[in-house]
Amino acid sequence: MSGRVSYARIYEVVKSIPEGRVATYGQVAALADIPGHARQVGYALNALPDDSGIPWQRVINARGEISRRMDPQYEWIQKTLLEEEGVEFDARGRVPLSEYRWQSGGDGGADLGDE
DNA sequence: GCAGTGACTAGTA
DNA sequence: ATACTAGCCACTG
Repeated sequence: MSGRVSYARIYEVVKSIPEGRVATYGQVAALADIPGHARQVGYALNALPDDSGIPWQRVINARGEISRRMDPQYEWIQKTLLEEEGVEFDARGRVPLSEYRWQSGGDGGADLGDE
């Protein structure tokens, strides 16, 4: 593969994000078995074609807002797509991570009850 | 192999 | 609360 990081693994994690939920780059990286490589996650999504079927719009930065891309128009696209899924933005145009942050695992949330 | 770049994050002022 | 800095590491030329 082109790089050491398995892009497929990143895409798998992003695809597993349930609708109406969002995850941070750092969270996706950790779930992709590459903790700390949040930047690489964004890079992988950048190489992702629009028709890949990957819900890249569900990935946002740790602040809960949409990261700036080369083309600012994508900001609006991502925001619209999330709203279509039921994600609500606050007056600041940010997503309340405490409410929409995806809890990995579906593990039944054994202990993620809290935050 | 070096330099520049970037859809990040955490820390500091 | 915002603004700036440094660290991070993989991809491209």
